[in-house]
Amino acid sequence: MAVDRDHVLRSAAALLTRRASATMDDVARAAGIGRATLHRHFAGREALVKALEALGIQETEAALDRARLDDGPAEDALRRFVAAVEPAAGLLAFLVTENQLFEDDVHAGWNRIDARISALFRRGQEGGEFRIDLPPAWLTEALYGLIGACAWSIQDGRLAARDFPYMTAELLLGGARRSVST
Amino acid sequence: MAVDRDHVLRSAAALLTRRASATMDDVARAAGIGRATLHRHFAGREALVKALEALGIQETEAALDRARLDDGPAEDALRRFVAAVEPAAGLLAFLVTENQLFEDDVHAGWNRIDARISALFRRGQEGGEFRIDLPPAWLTEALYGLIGACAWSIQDGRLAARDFPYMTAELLLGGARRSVST
Amino acid sequence: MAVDRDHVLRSAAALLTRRASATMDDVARAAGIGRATLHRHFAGREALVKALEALGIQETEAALDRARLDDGPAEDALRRFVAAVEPAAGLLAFLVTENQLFEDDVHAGWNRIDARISALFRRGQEGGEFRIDLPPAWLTEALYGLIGACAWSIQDGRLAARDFPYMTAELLLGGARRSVST
Amino acid sequence: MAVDRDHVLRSAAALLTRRASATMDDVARAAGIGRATLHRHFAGREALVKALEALGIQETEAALDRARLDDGPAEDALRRFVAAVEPAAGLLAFLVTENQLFEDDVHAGWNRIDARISALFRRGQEGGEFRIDLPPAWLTEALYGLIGACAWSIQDGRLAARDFPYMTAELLLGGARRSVST
DNA sequence: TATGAATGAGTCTTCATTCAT
DNA sequence: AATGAATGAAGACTCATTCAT
Repeated sequence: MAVDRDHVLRSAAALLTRRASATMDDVARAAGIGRATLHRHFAGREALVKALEALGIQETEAALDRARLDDGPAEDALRRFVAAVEPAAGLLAFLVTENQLFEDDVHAGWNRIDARISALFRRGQEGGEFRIDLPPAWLTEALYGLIGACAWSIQDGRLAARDFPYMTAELLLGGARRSVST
Repeated sequence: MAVDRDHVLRSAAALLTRRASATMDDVARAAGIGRATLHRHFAGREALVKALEALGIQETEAALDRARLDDGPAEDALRRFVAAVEPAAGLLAFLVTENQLFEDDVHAGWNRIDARISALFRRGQEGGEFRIDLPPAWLTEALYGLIGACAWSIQDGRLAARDFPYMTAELLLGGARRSVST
Repeated sequence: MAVDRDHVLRSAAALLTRRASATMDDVARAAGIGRATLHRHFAGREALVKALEALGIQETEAALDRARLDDGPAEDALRRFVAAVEPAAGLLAFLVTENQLFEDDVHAGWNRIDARISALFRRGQEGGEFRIDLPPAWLTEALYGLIGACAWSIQDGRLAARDFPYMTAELLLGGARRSVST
Repeated sequence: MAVDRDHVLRSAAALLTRRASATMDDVARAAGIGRATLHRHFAGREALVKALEALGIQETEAALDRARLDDGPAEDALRRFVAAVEPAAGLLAFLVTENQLFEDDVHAGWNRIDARISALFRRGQEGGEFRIDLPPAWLTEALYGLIGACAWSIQDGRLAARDFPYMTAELLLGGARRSVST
C-alpha cells in the first residue's frame, strides 16, 4: 500500500501553513505515517520544505496560466487569477511567510510569479483601469497579503472557502470605500 | 550598566518578527546580552513570546486610542489608525502569524482590538461611507493582511517606512481600480 | 538490539543509590546507551526517579509477601524479610534518602510497607517476643537505617553481600550486647 | 550588622542534610542573606560543603572527647557518646550520605572517628560485654545508620529529640528482642 | 517498503560564580 | 560589608535523522 507522496505533501502544506514550527513528527502523524516513513519520502526537513515551495510555485504558475492574464481587461484577468489560485492559497501563504531560504529554482520561480503579476497591474495602469499612485510592486505584495489573510481566515473557519475569490478580488480592486458612481 | 528590559523586548520583537524560529541565543545576541541574562529578564522562551504579544496588544490599543476611532468620518479615523499603528506594524505582523497560543489576557486583548476595528468598519457602512457587501470581519482581517504585507515589505527593503500609511490606507479604502468619478 | 528498560532501571538504581547527584549523562553511560535513548525510555529525570521509587516499592512489597510476615514467630518472620529484601537493599536505601517528592502512589506504597513492618513488630511485642519500650514506628525506622548502612557498606566494599541478612537481623534483634542468658 | 558565619553554617547544615541537592540560592535564603553574600562567607559550594564536613568532624570528635570512651564499661561509654553527639546528629547524617568527596583532612578526621568508635566496640568485645560475632566495623556502621535514622525521624517530626539517646543506644545495645534474663 | 528503536546535534534552562555599585 | 545584575559552564531536553528488522 504505497503511501501517496502527493497526499503527504498536501497534509504537510496544510499543517505547516498553520504552524511553521511543526515537528517532522507532527507532519508524519498528520499524514498518517511514521516518522521514518516520512524520511523515506523526503530526504529531510529541508527537502520537504523545498518540495512544498516547488509545489506552491508550480500551482501558482499553473493558476497564472489558466487565468490568461494577457486577455481582456486587467480587472477580469485578476479575478480569473484569484479564482484559479484559490485551491493553492494555503501553499501561497506558506511561501509568503517562508521568504528567506529561497534559493535557486524556488527564488527564480517566485521572481517569475512576481513579474507576471506586476506586469498585469502595470498593464491595468497603462490601460487606464488601475490607479497609478500605487506602484505595481506594492499592489503585488498587497495581493499576497490579502490572499494570506483570506487563507488564514478560511483555515480558522472565519470565512467560507467559496467566498474567497469575491472577498479577495473585490477588496483589492475596489477597496472598502463605497464607489462614488454607484 | 543595567540592561533595559524594554530594550531587550524591542530587539527581540525586531528579530522574531523577521524570523520566528530565531534561537534564544540569537535573541540574546541581538540584545547585546548573554543567554543567561536573557533568561533573567524573561523566564523562558514562552514568557518572552507572551511579553511580545502583550506589548503588541498594548501598542495596538494605544494606537486605537490615539486614532480616536469614533470621531469624524470613518475613512479619516482609519487613516489615523493606520498612521498611528505604523511603529507597531512589525509586532502586529508577529501577532497575526502566532495565532495559536493566544490564551487568557492576550486573547482578550486581541478580541478587544478586533471589536474596535470591526466597529469602525460597521460605523462606516452604516454611515454610507463604506460598501456593505464586504463584512466588517473580513475588512478587519484584510487590514491585518495589508499591514503584515507592508511590514514585511519594509523589513525586506522593498518599501519605505514613510510610505506605509498611504499605501495601506489607500489600498484598503479605494482599492486598485481607478475611481470611476475621477 | 532492543535495550531492556529493566536493565536501564537496574543500572540507574545502582548508580543513583551511590551518587544521587549523578547526571542523566552518567546514568545513560552506566546503562550503555546514549542520553537521547535514555530520554526515550524515561520522559525525564523526574520520571526516572519515579520509576525507581515505584520499583523499590514493588520489590520491597514482593519481599514482604515472600517473607510471610504473619507466619510463626515474629523473629523468624523478620529474618525472612531481611533475607528476601537483600537484593533490593540499594533501592530501599535510595528511597529512604529521597524522602521528599513522595507523591500519590509512591507515598501510598511507602505507607503500606510501613504499616506491614510496624504490624510485625507490634505482633512481636504483643506475643512477648519483642521488648515494649521501643515503639514499633521507631523499630521500623531503625530497620531502614540498618538496611541502608548495610547497603552502603556493601557498595563501598566494606561488607560482603552474603553477610547482609545476618548482620542486619542479628543487630536489630539482639543488639550489640552479649546476651545475658547465653 | 555582620552576619554570623556560624549561623550560616548551622542553617546550611539543617537544609543540606534534608536535601543534599539544595541550591546555593536555597542555602542563602535559609540563612536570610543574598546569594552574593553567601559567596563572601564561603568561597564556593565546595568550600561550604567542606566547612560543613569539618564542622561535623569537629563536633563529633568533641562528643567523643566528652564521652570519655575509655572510662568504665563500654556500654556506658557508648551511651555517653550517643547522648553527647545528639546535637550534631544532623551533621553526622550529612557526612554519612556525602561519603565520596572525602579528601585530605576530612578523610583523616573521619578515619579518626571510625577508629575511636571501633576501638570502643573492640574493648567491649574483649571485655566480654559485647558479642563477638558482629565485627566492630559493622557495629560502627550500624551506629551511623541508627543515628541517621534517628536524625531523619526527628527532622520529619516522627520522633522527639529528647528520645534520641535512649532509642539509639537501647536498640544498638540490646536489640528488639526481649532480653531472656529480664 | 515500512517502522520501532537508537542517537548526534543543537536548543533551552539552571546554577554557581563574579562584578559593579 | 552587602547586594542586585550579569554571565560562563554545565545539565536537561528535543528533534531530525539513521539503522536494523
